[in-house]
Amino acid sequence: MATTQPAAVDRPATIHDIAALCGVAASTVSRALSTPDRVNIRTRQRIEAAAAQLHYIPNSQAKALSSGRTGAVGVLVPDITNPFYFDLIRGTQLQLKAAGYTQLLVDTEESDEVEASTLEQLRKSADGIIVAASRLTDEALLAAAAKMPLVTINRDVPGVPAVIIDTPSATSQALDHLVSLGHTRIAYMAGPLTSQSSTRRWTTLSEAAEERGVEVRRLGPFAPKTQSGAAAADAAVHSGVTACIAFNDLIAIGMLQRLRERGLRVPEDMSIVGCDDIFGADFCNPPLSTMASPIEQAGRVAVSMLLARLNPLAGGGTRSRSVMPTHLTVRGSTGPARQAL
Amino acid sequence: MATTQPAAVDRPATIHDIAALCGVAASTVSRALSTPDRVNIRTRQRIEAAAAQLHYIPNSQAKALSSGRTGAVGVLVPDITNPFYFDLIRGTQLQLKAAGYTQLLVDTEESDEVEASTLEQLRKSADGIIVAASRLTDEALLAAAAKMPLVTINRDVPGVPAVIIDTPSATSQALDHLVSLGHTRIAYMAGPLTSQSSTRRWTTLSEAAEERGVEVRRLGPFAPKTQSGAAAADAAVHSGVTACIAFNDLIAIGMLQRLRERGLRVPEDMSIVGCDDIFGADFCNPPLSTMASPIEQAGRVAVSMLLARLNPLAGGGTRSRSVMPTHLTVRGSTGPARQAL
DNA sequence: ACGGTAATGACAACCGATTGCCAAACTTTG
DNA sequence: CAAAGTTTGGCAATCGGTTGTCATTACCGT
Repeated sequence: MATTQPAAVDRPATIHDIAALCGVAASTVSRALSTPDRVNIRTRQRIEAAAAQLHYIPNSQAKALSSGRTGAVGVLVPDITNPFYFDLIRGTQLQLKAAGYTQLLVDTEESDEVEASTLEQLRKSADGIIVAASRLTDEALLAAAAKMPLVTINRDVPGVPAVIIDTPSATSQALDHLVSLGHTRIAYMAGPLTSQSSTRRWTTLSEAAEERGVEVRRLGPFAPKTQSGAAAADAAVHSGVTACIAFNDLIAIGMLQRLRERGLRVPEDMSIVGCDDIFGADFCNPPLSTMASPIEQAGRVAVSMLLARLNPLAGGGTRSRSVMPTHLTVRGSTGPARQAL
Repeated sequence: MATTQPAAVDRPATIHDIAALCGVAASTVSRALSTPDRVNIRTRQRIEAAAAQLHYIPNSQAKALSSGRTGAVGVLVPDITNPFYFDLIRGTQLQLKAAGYTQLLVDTEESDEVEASTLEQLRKSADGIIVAASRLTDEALLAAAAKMPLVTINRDVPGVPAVIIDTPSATSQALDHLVSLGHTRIAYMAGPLTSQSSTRRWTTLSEAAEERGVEVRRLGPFAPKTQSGAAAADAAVHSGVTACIAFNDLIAIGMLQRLRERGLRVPEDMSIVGCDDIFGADFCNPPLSTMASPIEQAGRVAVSMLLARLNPLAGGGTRSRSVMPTHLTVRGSTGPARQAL
């Protein structure tokens, strides 16, 4: 191969080019750019001028190799096409970019295996990881968190920093709302068995139901997709309930569609409550009553928590758990209970 | 700092560890793993066994630095929260993962500056780039494409490989549909001025309108968000048209909401056609007539085109332009024209 | 004016792989 | 059995930075 071409035209500039131009050593250039205080101000200015002139852009690969830090953070979501994650992703993206980090977004396809292998993969190519709605076991998450900085979203494992969206408390609100409308037979349309959110919500719900003396039965599990809504709707109708609390808005919206197909009216014949207040919840037909939360903010908070771990110097008590408030947003999909058959 | 710990417990294994364990040179390990043919089969098997035993995972940073290839592809979209891109992103992600590449997803925030700087940034950290709905000038895109492999989506610049979603032809279908319903005064609710899609669509539309002897006026521009739909709806009502073709579904859905607020009925008082058939178009109220296209497939094709350039060896004529078909999907938001005032 | 401390910048090792080159070992052939 | 050809695998340079070590210089107080 040809030797180093000093006059290479379009090759991106390196610190060596700058060093040659300024007549200093490459290490001096490195220091001038990363620890300006350790270099004479005049030298530094010459170097900065040369860097600008050569359009120098540091090679992140090389930087990562020698410093051990990649400047990237992995963000794992179970399903990119689920609108719930849009705002989350935007939140992480904005916060990461603001801090000079790159976001590596990966869709784990609702699979614990993909999630585990991605985690292993990212161990070297990212400084830290944010895992949303993990499908892994507590042990696996704990082990992963021991190997590298990791923050979960909507997954509470002792010892692993987490941002929790407090849907359980909103679930109680939803139940109260339905009870106040006269509903006494209510169904919870469960999400994936491996979803901790779904489990937590069901626990809260069944306890709350007992306190209030109403019947709540669990149906499902259903995949968190609109297509699953059809099966959910049929199951709900068959079970004889007058109101449903769905694991998330996708299922709820799917139910809305199916009920309409079957000629049932919402909310007259069946009330539906969703969860997440995703894109579409406000303009579906009827508009969906749902549990809303600051999702984008959850993403930002997760990033902040992670970065606090990566750069401990920047002070501030390192929170290891943050709970995002959730509230019920009532729209048109909930109404007074139909008279009992 | 401490010297290299030969007995470091939890440090990820390197090829040197493998080499030491097998009693060969590191380069042999490298060859055994990347060009197995160049190594004795027995040696290779020993190395593979050792690699498995040590849970060896190649360091992608180091690989990138020495080989010049990063194994990553940048995907730039103007707005992650726009559902249109969900399927696109999923398409690119799946195809990239299948080929062993990592996806670097970046939201350029509808800004040409962010887009340009991201492009420059990615020049070193990605092997190639896919740019969806670029806001850059033709010149800038051409220059970027000259520096590194790049494929655009929905942006036609001579000399730059592209995947084009053929909305113009669908626009004609939409116009025919509206004309057949008796509409003669129609509006096009334009998207961003820097969007080539919007411009192309308007050109096609105004020509088609002339052929058919109907009036189509251009309103806008409107930002591609549901919030802009309110302004769009008001403008449409004020202009006295009976039907609208919107730049995309977000605007169309926003219009639906606004018209409802103002007490106007769709489609009785106003017909609306959207574009993209995004998540939500089928369950809004009324369901939206829109121009649908295989978006996920567009993402896959873009990746295939890019990878064909990255690995020219894998044969196959390298297409530099691919057009995705689009068709009109009629739902409830279009109907017979209201009688002229 | 001199010893001492601080500031400065050059040298070189290093991060973990890839890869050109070459020598040793082995196989084939005359 | 030797010459020629083919594998095989080791050495060392390289990618583009970071960082520890150390020599040099400048500035300080006395």
